[in-house]
Amino acid sequence: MSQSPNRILNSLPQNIFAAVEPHLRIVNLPFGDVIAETDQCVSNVYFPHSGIISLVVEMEIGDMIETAMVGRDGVVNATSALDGNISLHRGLVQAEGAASVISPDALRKFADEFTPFRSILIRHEQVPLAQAQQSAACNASHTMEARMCRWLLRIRDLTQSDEMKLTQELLAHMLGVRRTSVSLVASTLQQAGWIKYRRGSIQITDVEGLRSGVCECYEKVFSHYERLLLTGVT
Amino acid sequence: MSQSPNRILNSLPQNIFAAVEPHLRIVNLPFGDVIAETDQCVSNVYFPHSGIISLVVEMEIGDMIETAMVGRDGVVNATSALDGNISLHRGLVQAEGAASVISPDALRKFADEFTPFRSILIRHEQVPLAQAQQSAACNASHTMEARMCRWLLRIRDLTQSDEMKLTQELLAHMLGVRRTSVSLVASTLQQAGWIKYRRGSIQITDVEGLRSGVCECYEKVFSHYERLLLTGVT
DNA sequence: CTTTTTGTGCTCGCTATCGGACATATAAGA
DNA sequence: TCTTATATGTCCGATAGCGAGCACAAAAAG
Repeated sequence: MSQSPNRILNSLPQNIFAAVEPHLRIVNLPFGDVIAETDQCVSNVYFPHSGIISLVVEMEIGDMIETAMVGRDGVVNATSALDGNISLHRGLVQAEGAASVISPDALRKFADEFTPFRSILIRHEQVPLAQAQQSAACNASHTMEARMCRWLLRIRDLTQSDEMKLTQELLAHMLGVRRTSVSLVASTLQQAGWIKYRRGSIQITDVEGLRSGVCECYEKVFSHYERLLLTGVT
Repeated sequence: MSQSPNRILNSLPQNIFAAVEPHLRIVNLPFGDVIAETDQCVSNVYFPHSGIISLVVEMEIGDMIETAMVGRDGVVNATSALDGNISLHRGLVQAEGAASVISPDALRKFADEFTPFRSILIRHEQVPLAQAQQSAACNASHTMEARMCRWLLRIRDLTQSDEMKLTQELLAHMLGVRRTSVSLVASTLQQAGWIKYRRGSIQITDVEGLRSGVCECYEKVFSHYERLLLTGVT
């Protein structure tokens, strides 16, 4: 049985979900929407059903560097909502989808009331931390090509789809590199037969190929993720 | 009045601190000690009194890239201890000092019992997240020189001292660059009169100089820090 | 005091990526 | 259908940082 497409909500004990559900509403996440802004008050907490939210940090030169991705296994803004209520990052809809939404006040109330709910929120907040840390390390030592492979594979994992909508320019901004570099690497990957791209979209044609080009960071983030998700609710 | 040199413990209401205190013990943090290891069980939660803990991610090539620093304003391993009990990073003593230590079990018990305690722990966990995110962005787009200035200034802020003990090799590992690059930049900074270094130690001689060479990330981390610290306990 | 270890200085060719500019192709709008 | 905006291809010189190696100096160890 499935309570919710979002895995966090879905893993809640029935009685807790029943209490929370009346306070949830379902919204669309259109591509490009900004659902959280750095240093701004958090107005909603999102439990994605589908699609991807990229957590990005904006730089003075105009880049918006991605530090983590959240899909239906995660939640956006939860701990900010639990204390402080100020978002640390911009939340950008990277792949369109839908989400269950709750207000920070309601979330706080339920988190205080139900220990298992609180517990699972705290655990999931470790996922973006693990991702941001790995990204910091990855950006410091791996090549653009490896990082781009990682990015493509991760999008694929979260959307369960081999096709993704994005421009090379956007990707360049998120990886913190020139568009020309993305263009170069993209054409290399395409020549290797790993991807195909058209104006505004990229299709993965050889997953194993991409896996052979990716750095250790892909696997590390994946395994942190698995471990944090699979552990039972306390 | 001061309950503890650690600012988190110090900000606790008297009755809560009184309850927690019997479970704290004070330990030394000798330079180079590893107080937490990636993917390992958390055996202790540390509330530093002095010194610095660097949170690092180990890479296959041997680098240990720093993603955040924690001093007497923070805590190490707290949320891992609250749920899951597995550390996401290595915790390395970067500047010697001392800390109050508590077991994960005891921490969990008090966090469940006292809402303000829980609240302050959750809030502080956002500090390493903010730092890791900024590091990810910084590593992706700023020069080594800017990053090195940032690193030196941050160490200075946390230790309240202009002199720090470290080798260029260690610094290279943490910034994810070659030692030769550190050597090069260090000599540039020295020629500019901003620092002086000897075998195994660096001394800051011109803070304003370093400030002029640092990137926006220094200020951003600082202000997140301030905001999260200054907000009163809920 | 001597030996060994370790931290730093320096060189050099090399590669990835920058930064800027311009041409072209494609999709979307009129 | 034609036009326009935008995404991509591509060229080029410049530069930051790599990677490897070796010499030297200062500690530390004996």
